[in-house]
Amino acid sequence: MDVNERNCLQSDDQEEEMGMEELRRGPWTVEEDLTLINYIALHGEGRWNSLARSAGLKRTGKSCRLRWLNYLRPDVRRGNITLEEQLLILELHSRWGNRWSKIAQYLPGRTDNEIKNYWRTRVQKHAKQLQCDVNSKQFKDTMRYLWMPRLVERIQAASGSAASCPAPAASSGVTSPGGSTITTMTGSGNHHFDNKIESSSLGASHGVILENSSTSVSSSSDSFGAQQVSPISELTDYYPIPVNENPDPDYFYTSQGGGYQLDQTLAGPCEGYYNNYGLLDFQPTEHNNNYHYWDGGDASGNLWTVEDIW
DNA sequence: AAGGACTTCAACCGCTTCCTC
DNA sequence: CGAGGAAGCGGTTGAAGTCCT
Repeated sequence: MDVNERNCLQSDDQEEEMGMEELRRGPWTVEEDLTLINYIALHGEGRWNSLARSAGLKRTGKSCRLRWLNYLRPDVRRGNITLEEQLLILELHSRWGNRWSKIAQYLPGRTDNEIKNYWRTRVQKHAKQLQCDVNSKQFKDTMRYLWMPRLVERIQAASGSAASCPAPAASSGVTSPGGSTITTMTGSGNHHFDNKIESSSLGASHGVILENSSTSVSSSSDSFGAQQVSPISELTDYYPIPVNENPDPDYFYTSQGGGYQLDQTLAGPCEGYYNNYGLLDFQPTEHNNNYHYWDGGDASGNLWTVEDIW
């Protein structure tokens, strides 16, 4: 079907159902975009069905809403997904699965549709290459113990190479006792992140408990740049929004004995842009680190070669 | 240069949830 | 409290662009 055909009217029954004579489908024209933008500028968004009618658009309310949210909104961010965003997507998806809109809340300017497309076109493709299901433990472990640390490394490398540039105060990393944390700046446009991820939640949310940093740092983890988990008191300092003010009921943390275990400790979605992004601590340890699982195996080499695609 | 294969992403569809009366 | 409409969400499709042979 060509574009013209695709732009043709909906089927008779649909028209009847909608009670409209003609409804356009397919790609939006510049004129339609302008009509929608101007109408929303004057009247605001919402009530999409009546909006579509009032604006004289021969589109469904759904279509108008989608066009506005995914494309026309002024704060929609376009362009490549940055390394930091990739890392965040992987982390959030490991936590929430295909909750695209929820994930999108943590990536300012990105739409759920964009993230969903990214996941399907990039991540699922890699799962296919590895001949494993995207929901399989193998693939999740690969993500968690190979790709995500690799992304962190690359982010570090990128920020290191940019170290000659004066860093804004907001970008200063947080150093936990006896170790460093990874704090990176996004280099993308004017958008900055101030979103921190505490890595122990990675394990906690998936039944893989990473050891407390005080016991876990080993020389074997050099390749990942062993990072220490920050004490909770410091972690909460990172978050622009206090945990107990987070509107999302999914967020909570638990204390266990002398240590701690964060389970859902992401800063809530901010209404503006984050000032700074990045804190992922990966702590390979001798007995719970799946890094060793891959180490030296045939799969390891293959998987490492996959890194370039990120 | 041509055309087939592959990739990307805007848009649609159907289902679910929320809101209003 | 239930019905109906609106809005939101996730899955899927297919056109357009790019890559490869």
